[in-house]
Amino acid sequence: MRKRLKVACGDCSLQRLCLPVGLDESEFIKLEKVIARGKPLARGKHIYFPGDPFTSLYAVRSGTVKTYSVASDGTEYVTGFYLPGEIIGLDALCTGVHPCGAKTLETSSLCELPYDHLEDLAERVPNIAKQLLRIMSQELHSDEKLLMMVGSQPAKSRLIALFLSLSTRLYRRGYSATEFTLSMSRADIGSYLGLAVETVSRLLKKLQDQNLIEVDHRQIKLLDIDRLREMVKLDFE
Amino acid sequence: MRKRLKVACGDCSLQRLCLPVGLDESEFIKLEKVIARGKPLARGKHIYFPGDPFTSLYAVRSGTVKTYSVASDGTEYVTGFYLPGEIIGLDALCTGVHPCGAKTLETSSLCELPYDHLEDLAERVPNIAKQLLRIMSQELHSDEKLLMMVGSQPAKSRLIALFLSLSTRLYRRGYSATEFTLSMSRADIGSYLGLAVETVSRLLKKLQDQNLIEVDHRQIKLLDIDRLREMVKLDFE
DNA sequence: CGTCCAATTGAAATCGCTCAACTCGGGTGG
DNA sequence: CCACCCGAGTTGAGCGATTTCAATTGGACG
Repeated sequence: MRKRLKVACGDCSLQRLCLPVGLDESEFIKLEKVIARGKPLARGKHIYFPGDPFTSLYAVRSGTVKTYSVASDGTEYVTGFYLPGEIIGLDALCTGVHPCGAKTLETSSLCELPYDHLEDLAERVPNIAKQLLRIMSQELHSDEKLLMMVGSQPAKSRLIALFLSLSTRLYRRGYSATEFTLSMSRADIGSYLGLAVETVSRLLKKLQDQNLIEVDHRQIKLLDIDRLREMVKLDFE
Repeated sequence: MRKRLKVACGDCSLQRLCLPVGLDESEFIKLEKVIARGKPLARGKHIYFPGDPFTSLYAVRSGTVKTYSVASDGTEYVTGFYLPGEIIGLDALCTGVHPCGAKTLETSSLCELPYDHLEDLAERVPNIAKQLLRIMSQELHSDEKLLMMVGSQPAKSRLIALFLSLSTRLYRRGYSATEFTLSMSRADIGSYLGLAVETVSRLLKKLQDQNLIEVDHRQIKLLDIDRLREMVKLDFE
């Protein structure tokens, strides 16, 4: 097996999806100096806890990360799933404190972007500031879409929408658009979509009975993407 | 009546809430040069339509604005309510197209921030880029909170949470924290919170019967903020 | 004074939740 | 290597919060 630990953005297959989008050679090099690559984290490890002081953003290099927040009664709510090339921690930038926690759903590696360095760099390299703004805008946009889903679509649409979202995001990263393994539990899915675990379970079965998907534990196969798309009024990323 | 049209951020009562936060004298002056102040728009007028090309951000100077998006079947979903000092259009920055439309809920004035100018300016004045990032992060954070509300809180909590949010935001702007008039219809509220209009109506009545609020058409009086707060597990801005 | 849209109210239907029991698979330790 | 155990996931039944449908009221405005 080849050496897996990428040493620079230049070697990383996520260049086109991650922060470096649109940077030229020299900007690229400057950015790399700021990035700290961590060794892989095991499944279930925290990257930061809710309430932790904000020091860095993190780019997911491999694996999957969930973010969650905790209500005053202690209940956990999943707020997002993050795939390689996606950035976490952006919601902490305004207060300096992480409103949500972040936790690996499988063995994952991350690139740490110390924010004070990044801020300095952004002053000298305007493209980096622009790219950061673009990424946040993207996130804002997808939150809006999720909000509409959760607010007004039936449970089945929400679940399908999540699968379609994962499908396109994985596809962009070079994986199959129709077959993937969920790294999150049914409970995580339910929490994210605002559904009870039992509902998620029942819907998976129903979708399978309708020959729309195939479910084997956490292995999912989308059998008819077009029909699935038609069933969702709102597409979300 | 005094002349109402503010000619500069320096004269504007929203300095401490709006984009100029944290800028010094000279930065301030540069920012002002970029801003185009529009004349008041009547109730129900569009600032931009969903699908419009993105050219400018807008700061609400007075009045209230709602943003909404449209599903493939034509249904409208309210995605946000914006008060003076708040910025709209941030979700368009990533694609260059407005995913949502924006519409006044009452007579409102806006400050236009042409984005290409703002981008140029941000290169020269790092504080402006920082402030933009902070505002987007803030927005991201409040979307997360709303998402949790809508995803997993009962209808009553959601409505209360909206009122509490409006209350604190209005208070910060120098208005009463306990008495305000809703500029949005019951339908807007329902759409925003993921509830049927009828449910909104019934809940208002119920809250009034419990002596928690007083409702007179669109006039709302919060009678017991503390108790209202206790009823909401998740506070949202 | 009539029209029209917003808001309210009531009754019935439904979707998804809760509670509870049960199954399955993976890991652990004897 | 097998038996056991435990958490994740599934399944069933009943319930309840919201929705939907339908009818009415009320205000605002021409």
